[in-house]
This record gives sequence, C-alpha cells and structure tokens, in this order.
Amino acid sequence: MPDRLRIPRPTAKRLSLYMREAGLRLRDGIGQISSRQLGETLGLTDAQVRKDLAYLGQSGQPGVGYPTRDLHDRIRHAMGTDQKWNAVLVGAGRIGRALLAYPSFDREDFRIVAVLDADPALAGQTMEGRRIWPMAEMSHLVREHGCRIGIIAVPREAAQAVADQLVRARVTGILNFAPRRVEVPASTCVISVDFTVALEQLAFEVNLASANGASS
Amino acid sequence: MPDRLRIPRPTAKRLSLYMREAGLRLRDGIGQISSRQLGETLGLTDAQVRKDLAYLGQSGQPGVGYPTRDLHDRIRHAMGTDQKWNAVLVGAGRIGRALLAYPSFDREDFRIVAVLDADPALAGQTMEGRRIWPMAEMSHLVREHGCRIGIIAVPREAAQAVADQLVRARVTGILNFAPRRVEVPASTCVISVDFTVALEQLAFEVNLASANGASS
DNA sequence: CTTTGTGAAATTATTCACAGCA
DNA sequence: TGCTGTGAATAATTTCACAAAG
Repeated sequence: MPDRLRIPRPTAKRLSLYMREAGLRLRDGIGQISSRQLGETLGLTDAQVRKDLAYLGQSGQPGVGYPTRDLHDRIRHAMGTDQKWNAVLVGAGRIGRALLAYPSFDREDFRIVAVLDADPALAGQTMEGRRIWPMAEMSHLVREHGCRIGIIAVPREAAQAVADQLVRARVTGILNFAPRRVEVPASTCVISVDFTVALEQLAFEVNLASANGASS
Repeated sequence: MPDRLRIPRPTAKRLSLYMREAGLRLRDGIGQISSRQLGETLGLTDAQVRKDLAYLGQSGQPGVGYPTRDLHDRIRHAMGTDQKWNAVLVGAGRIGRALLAYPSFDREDFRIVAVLDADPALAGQTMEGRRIWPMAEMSHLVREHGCRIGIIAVPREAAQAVADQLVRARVTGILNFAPRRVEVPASTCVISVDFTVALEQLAFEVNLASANGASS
C-alpha cells in the first residue's frame, strides 16, 4: 500500500528546483508562491509546475498559490532531504576541493564528513580544513559516520575501482564526477555529473540554434 | 531542405557517450563496435543504441557492427565538435580551477582561452598557469579569441550579471555552474550543471530504492 | 479575477520484433 | 549465426483546457 504516488524522474529533478526557489522566498519572508511565478523563474509552464506539485498531494490554494513553507517541507520530505545524508569524498584533487567548499555539501541535510585519497603522500594532510585519509580507512569511516553516500572525484581510470570499494563499504548512493559509467549492483544508486557531456551538449544546441536562425 | 533528421535531445546526450566510447576503442586499435557492446558498457539496450545511431545515417554493417573511426567522426560532425569551440571562463574560484585542469576543457575542439574574475586583486595573477583578467576585458577577449562559449563559475548571486555580460560580449553558448537559472535571449543557449540537483536526485533515488527493497 | 487540480489529448521517447544483409 | 535498420506497439511525459475554489 503506497501512501503516495510514484514520482516520475523528470518531476523529481524539477522538485529540487522548486524547493530551492521556495527556500529563497521563505528566506525573504514571502508566504505564497503561484505555479506561474515558479514557472516563470524556472523557465517552465505553469501547467507543468502544477502537475509536478500535485504529486505531493493537495497543497495549493486556488486563487492564491502554494504556501511557501508548506511547499518547501513537502518537497523536502518527498525527496528525502529531511533526513541526514553523510558522505565520504574520494579524491582530494581539484574537483574534490571544489565540492568541499561548495555550500550544498555542507548543509544540515548533506555533509561531507571525510575525505580520502589514494596518494599516500596526501594522507594526513588537510584540504579546505579537512583531514585527508588513506583509502584503507574507507569502511571504517563510512561505518563510524553512517555515510550513505560516496562521492567519486578521481580520474576516469580509477573510478570503477573506487566504486567497487564504496559498494564494499556499504554506501547506498554514489555521486560520480568521473567521465565514465561505473558498474554497481542494483542495490546501489548512481548519479553521474559529466562535464564533457554537458559541454558537447552545449555545442550541439548552439549548432542547432544557428542552423535554425540562419535561413537565407 | 534539412540534409539530416532532427536529433532528439536525449539522443544527443547519449551520442556524447557513444563518441567517448568509440574514441577509447579507436585508441586501443579496435576497428568495430556493435550496438550490444556499446549498450552493455553504457547501460543501455542495443535497440536504443541502434535507434540513436540511425539518426546519423546508415553506417553499421549487419553481422559486424559499426566501424569505430567512422562512428566517431559521424558523431563528432553531428554534435559540431569537429569545429573549434573557444571558451572564456568567468570565475577564478575553486570550480573554475577544477575546470581549467579538466582534460575536456583543453582539447583540440574545446579550449578555455581566457580566465576572468570580478575580484580586482586577482587580475594579473595566474591560476593553473593561466593569467586572470579583469571583467572589463571580456568583450575584448571574446572578440580576440573568437570565443563562442562562456562558462559561469561564480556564486549564485553573481551569475545573472555575468550571463548578461557574456551575452553582450556575443558568446552564443553558456555553460552555467551556478545553482540558478540564468535568463538569456533566445539566440543564446544555456546548459546548466547543477551539483545540488544531482545530490538531491541521488537522495531521491536511494530512498526510492530502499522503499522498493524493504517490503515486510 | 486569479489560481489550483486534473482528466483528456498530444507529443515525445523507448522497446519490440523482424526482414534483410554479411 | 550475428548484427543492422526500422516500422509498429508501447510507454512516458507534456500540454491543453476547464470545472471548481478563494
């Protein structure tokens, strides 16, 4: 007996955006927000926004909009970000450093609690004020801090081995910044952030736009 | 008269992956690759791969597969990465540094040719061996190097202003790493890479999986 | 007069399944 | 036998359009 409707993946992505926007409004003391306003700031149609928000159950008031606080809380709950998500970061390179300093990775809900690197020379040093551990400590750190997430910020060649180690250490989710697919058992989730794909996607879009624009 | 079929966006994303894989095979001297092999390494069905590749026109050989070199070239052409894409990077922070050192941003097709930052104290300094320019130099640099792409690697609050400047400097594509939508005229393309959305997406997936897995 | 929630319609994307070629 | 290319079938997602509510 599912207590709520299954949320489609495209919707889940947009829910993140709605939540961020609701958070900003909340901070600014704005109590209501309409699907049209939300759509306008995010580049979506109002119908799309309403369909998405309807997955969270009735919450809007006709003629008024959605109460900011309630909206924010509902999305948080639906996304699971009302829980604590501790993460281990593997890779003390430049991407790892950027993530350590990134606000989203040091919030109440998400937090990088340990940094590891395969380079023995780095073990014991600090990065952005955090101590770097050797790889052998992974299972221990994951257990000690109750990490459910592992972040792969190592070069392509090392990514699969790191993924294997993370799975053995019993994380249930992996955020992968290496430019390749990592193979994991079905019980583990992977989300990849691929800079190269984004860049090539952009080239594709620009070409498409200029092809459409240039009609002699 | 369009000389080729319109490529759907999901397909375009996957084409990047196929191209990368073809490039790796090419480097290893493997001359052929089948839709099944491609699908296996990338986590897709063979039918999906074939449908996608069919947009590039006939190129596979029944019973054999796709010739690696030809496949790579065709995708390159379709994506527009057989052209040169110079980019200006705005933001000499930690994300900017990571991108500067990232292999994909210093290839024959893509290259970051200039770094800018709003902080006057950074102007004239170097980062990853590149000189940092003040914002006022943007138009000049874009024109001089023929940059078609601008990369936004600044905090949320500064992102829209940077986007406006990039548009004025006449870039046609923007790669946005700031966690917000940037508003641009329709003639400019934007692709966003949003770490926060990726992270929350992961939490969502993990929750979903554990909900499915745990049926008492 | 504005805005929600939602069935129905339209569009888009994926999977199936198989004829035809090497 | 192994594999491509592709119509047809299915599934997923978005848009439309409107009754009902503040």
